[in-house]
Amino acid sequence: MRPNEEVEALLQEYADLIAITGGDAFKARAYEKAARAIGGHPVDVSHLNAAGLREIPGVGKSIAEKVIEYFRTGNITVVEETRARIPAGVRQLITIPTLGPKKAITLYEDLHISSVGELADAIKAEKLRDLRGFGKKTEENILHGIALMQQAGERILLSTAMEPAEEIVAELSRITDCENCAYAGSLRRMKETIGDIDILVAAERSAPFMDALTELPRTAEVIAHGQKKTSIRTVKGLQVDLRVVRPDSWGAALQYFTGSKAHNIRTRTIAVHLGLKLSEYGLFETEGGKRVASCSEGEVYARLGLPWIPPTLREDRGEIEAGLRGELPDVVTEQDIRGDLHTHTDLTDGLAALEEMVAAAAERGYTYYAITDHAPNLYMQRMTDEKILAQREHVRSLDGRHRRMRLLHGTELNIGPDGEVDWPDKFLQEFDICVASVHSHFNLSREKMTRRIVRACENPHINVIGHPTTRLIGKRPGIDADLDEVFAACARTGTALEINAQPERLDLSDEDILRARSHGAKFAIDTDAHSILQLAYLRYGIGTAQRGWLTPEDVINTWPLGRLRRFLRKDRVD
DNA sequence: GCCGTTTTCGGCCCGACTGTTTTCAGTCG
Repeated sequence: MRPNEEVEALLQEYADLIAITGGDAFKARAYEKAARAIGGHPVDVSHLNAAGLREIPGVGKSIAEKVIEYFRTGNITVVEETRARIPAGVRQLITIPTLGPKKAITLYEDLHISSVGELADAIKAEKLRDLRGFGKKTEENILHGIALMQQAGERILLSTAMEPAEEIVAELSRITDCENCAYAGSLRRMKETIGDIDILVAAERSAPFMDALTELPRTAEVIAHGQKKTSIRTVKGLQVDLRVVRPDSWGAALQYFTGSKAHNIRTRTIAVHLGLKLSEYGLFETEGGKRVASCSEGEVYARLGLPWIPPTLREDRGEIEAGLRGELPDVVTEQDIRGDLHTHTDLTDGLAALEEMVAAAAERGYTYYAITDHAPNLYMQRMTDEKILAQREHVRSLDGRHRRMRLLHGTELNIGPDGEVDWPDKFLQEFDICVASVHSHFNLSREKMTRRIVRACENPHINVIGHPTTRLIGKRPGIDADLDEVFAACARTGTALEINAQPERLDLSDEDILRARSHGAKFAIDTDAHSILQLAYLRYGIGTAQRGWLTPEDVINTWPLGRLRRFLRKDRVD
């Protein structure tokens, strides 16, 4: 974990604890704000002194001192003291949707509940009914929230697994005689949630790698330590399985451990029909056991009569058949993306200033970049006509500063319950691009919700439907709408569907993308970045798009600017 | 706790929705 993220987690924890203990709400918010700012700060805060820290917005004397204390001693005294008063399980309670700090402290003080499990038991024993502020509906909501969390199960977000996985791969790759090292499993397939991390090494001797894994600083517990497989649990509770194979088995092993299980069943069945046997050690002739392929994945697939299949497609969703016919899609890659079409600045809830975001975008080599801050109806962002017009002037003045990159000025509109948006047509037509998203009224009837989004599509100024289902993975299900009708409306009206790359959204999801694509809809893979670092979330959007079988042709922000601009005009004749 | 200044205090993102309550507290975006 980056030092910045360690501090972010610690300050956020302290903010939660302040809220739970009934401390000053503004103080809690100050810590939250500082946590976010430090987490999104591009400079490593462990290298900063007090003056440097205080240049970060939201960080003052007190928080700067705490950060310094953390890097000097490994912890922050006041946080430790507060932890001693409030068990970690109580803080866990506020991760349940609809349950906040006030209810959590009531549960702890009145019923001594300090874990999600105890809470579920107490509800079943009807112990909550007597508490002030709790009722039948509260019980139902909490149980529903717990169920949602458990549905995501022990699985964690893709991004949460990616970081330790890449670090471990880098660490093991440094060991002498490491011929190859990669993560496999659902992580390599870029599934939206990950159960555990599978790491594969190709080397003649396994012991140095097995030992290295058990000795990593992030290793908290060794679950198994053997010749072929070692499993550990990280300090964050994440299980990592390491397998070391001989270099000549690399391809077969990587194929095997990447999965999915359903995909592997298909490849093994094909092997059987060819008189072959496929295992993690190689592809062998059934008669006599001669090895016919194993060094690379490509070799293994080729011997099965298949092209190499991108890991993101390996779900047995037709990739085998397509491969056999030679019709695998040429899936979109990060290099195909010419620009980000949904990003924020500190004019609303972003962390970085316009110039900083633009410079970071140019650094990524984009040829265009859209700034789309929130519109007025998201009241807490306090957008006004004056502010957005001033921003437009600023954007225009910056356009051209980075030679190869053009700037688009846009906004993220709010789709109201009837499909209306923040500004009238006359105002909207002056934007280069309008993203429109649902941010409220999540519980309309299916009919109303469908009509609402279809109406937004029919708005001649709305170009992209942002995070179309508004789901939050493990926290909130998507809205109830007839998605087929929505997707058809998008295709009909020339409105793109967003693939929002925020790791907790990944919205549309891979399966929704497959459905939308069959309607002929187009897509925009956007980061919705609220900081410079979040521009790098693009990779998760790309992975999801690949899992939805998208090619560059399907994705409007792979197109050259001229073609993109024609798309953004819809069929208007202003 | 931070910040800005109408510069050392007083405001801080504001409003809607929900469920419990009987006038409002808690949660969320």
